[in-house]
Amino acid sequence: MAVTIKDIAKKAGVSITTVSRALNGYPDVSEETREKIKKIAEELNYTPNSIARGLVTNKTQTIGMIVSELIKPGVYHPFFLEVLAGIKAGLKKDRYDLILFTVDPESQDATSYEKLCNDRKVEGAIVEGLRLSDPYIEEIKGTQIPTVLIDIPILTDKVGYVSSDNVQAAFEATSYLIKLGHKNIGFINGHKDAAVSFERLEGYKKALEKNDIPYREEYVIFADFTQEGGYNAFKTLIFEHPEITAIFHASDLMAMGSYRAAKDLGMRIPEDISLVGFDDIELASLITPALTTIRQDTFKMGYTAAKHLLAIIRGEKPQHIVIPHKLVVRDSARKL
Amino acid sequence: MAVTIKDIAKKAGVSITTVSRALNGYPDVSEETREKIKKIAEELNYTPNSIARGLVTNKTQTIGMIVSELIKPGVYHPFFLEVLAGIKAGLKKDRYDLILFTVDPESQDATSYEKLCNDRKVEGAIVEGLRLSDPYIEEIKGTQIPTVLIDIPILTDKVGYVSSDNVQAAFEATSYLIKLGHKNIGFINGHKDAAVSFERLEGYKKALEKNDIPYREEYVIFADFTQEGGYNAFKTLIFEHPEITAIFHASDLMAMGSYRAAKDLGMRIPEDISLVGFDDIELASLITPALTTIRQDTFKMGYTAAKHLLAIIRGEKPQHIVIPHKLVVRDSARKL
DNA sequence: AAAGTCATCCAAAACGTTTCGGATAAAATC
DNA sequence: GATTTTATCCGAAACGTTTTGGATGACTTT
Repeated sequence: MAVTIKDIAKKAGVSITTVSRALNGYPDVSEETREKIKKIAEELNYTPNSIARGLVTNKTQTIGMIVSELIKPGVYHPFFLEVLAGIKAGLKKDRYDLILFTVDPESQDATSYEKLCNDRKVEGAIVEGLRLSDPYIEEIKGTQIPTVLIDIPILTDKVGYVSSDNVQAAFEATSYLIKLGHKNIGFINGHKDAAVSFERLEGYKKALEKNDIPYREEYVIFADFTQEGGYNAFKTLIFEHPEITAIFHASDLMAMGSYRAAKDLGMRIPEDISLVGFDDIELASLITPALTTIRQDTFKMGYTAAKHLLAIIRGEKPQHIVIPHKLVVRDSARKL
Repeated sequence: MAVTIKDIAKKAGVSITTVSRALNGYPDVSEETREKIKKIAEELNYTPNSIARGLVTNKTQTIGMIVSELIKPGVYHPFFLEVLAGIKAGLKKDRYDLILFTVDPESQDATSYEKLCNDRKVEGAIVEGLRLSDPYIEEIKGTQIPTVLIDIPILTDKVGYVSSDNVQAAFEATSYLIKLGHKNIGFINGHKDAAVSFERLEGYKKALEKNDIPYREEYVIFADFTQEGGYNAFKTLIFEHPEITAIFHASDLMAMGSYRAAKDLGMRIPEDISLVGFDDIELASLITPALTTIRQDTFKMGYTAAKHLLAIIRGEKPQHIVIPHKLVVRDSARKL
């Protein structure tokens, strides 16, 4: 059907070896024949069969992206899209393609991480959105497949990761509230199945400590990153600790829940309660009052993850790469 | 390196033919040897080399997803993620994998649609987010590659499409405003490079007509689906036609722009102006007042697109498949 | 003139499967 | 007992590349 190297060889009156070498830029073919071959290939509208090539070279020019629970009612990956765009951009120059795997932990037909990658012969994988309890995590710790994780700290001789400096970011957010005069600061955290939750908690604690504010465990609620979770956590926090004047959230989505809860309770933001989020999703700037939050450069996270993965594939040493964040001050927190 | 069919053959003392046929469920191998082979394959942790298989069968079990301008500052695909999740779900049973292509129209290295697909040997493709002026559109009209488009009406013997009934949806949204007593209804439409814009305009006109309200061209502004576009369009509309009491938007994002513009102008929603959107993005229910809008079942669109594509690959006839929508009434439009 | 160098080319093997067209022996049929 | 059928197996070709290890002849060097 499709035109092959053989057709070109016949038409050009040379061997298929020569065609292959001509097209791939090897030096041992004269400019004259190279030009001829190229011209014929062009005419015949030849495209190399990547499958055949892959079979012999054992390279596929594909990397896998593995993401868990792409969408789940109520939960969604606020910045999956940007990370994805970043990855695509990072892969572009090296002409790698991306094959997308979604895994859901509850699924029966759960294939192992290695099997998933080997089946499709991806040369490496980028992993995002796995819970710490996911069985893949353990597997990845021992894998020989080049892997880059996003927001999951694992570092071996084949796997690296990129993330924001969550400790520092949470530290800054909390410090900001403290600087505004708040002393009773709640923290609506993510679930305990995410590494970032612990890091952000650490940053929160650090900020309190540095300002001689005692850490109170009751002020911290582990929600689940969702809006609904934020909604409930807010109410609990406010009912049980009405002295709280500010709340830091481990995600903007949860902050949105707090907005709703505050409205239900007749509380005004920021007059009655100051809120700070984390992520800077699109929503954050659109809602009223606009949400003060930590912006993560998610495009860059994806881009960097891709670049780093290619480096690992080339044999470089995996690292932990930190992507800069930024506190974006808007209108949801006020001076006390 | 990896264990092959040959290793199994040797260990089982049979030919590679028999191993292949045993593993693939052919009838001409005794249950006894089949079991033995299966056991050995299991022991050796054999995974078939999909590349080698692909080379001989000329099937890759992959379909491509082609999306343009995945993210662009300010523009984003509000429901790309859900469509994607739907596609993944639709592909799951048939064990097809998804390879993601992003194209940007301005790019120099623009390969043709056919080349893109052929390079990777995808068996079919789902296309989303192309502008009508994109050169791919013309190419797709003539392609022999099984293709399903989302929201782009092209129907040939190899390409079908899925979409909402945009005419009807716009008709319903506009009729709803009319029923509330509005007569001077503006329409902030998308750009002219999208088929849905014309369909929604048609629905808008139909509703006016049916209710004997004259169509006024000045009431319609073609924005670009973005928030910024909505913001500007709202101001223009309100300045030039202060008699307008309601505005229908071709996207929620543009409605968000109107929210902002209204706020800037000191207008209250819905007291001073009634707004209706289109899409029902997450934001719509979170914002205050919650936005009345048309919900598209985007997950289902993706799911249906995938299923239909598989059908086309199997040889079935391409169709136009309509996905049901729904008017979601919230708080952004009031009775006059 | 012999030996070495260089530029240019090619035959054949290899990658790991699937599949076509038998081969073999046992069982069934006449 | 000869023939046909059936169940079970296998050798070899094929898919479209890349790559190895030369081969060939012309040109240089001694």
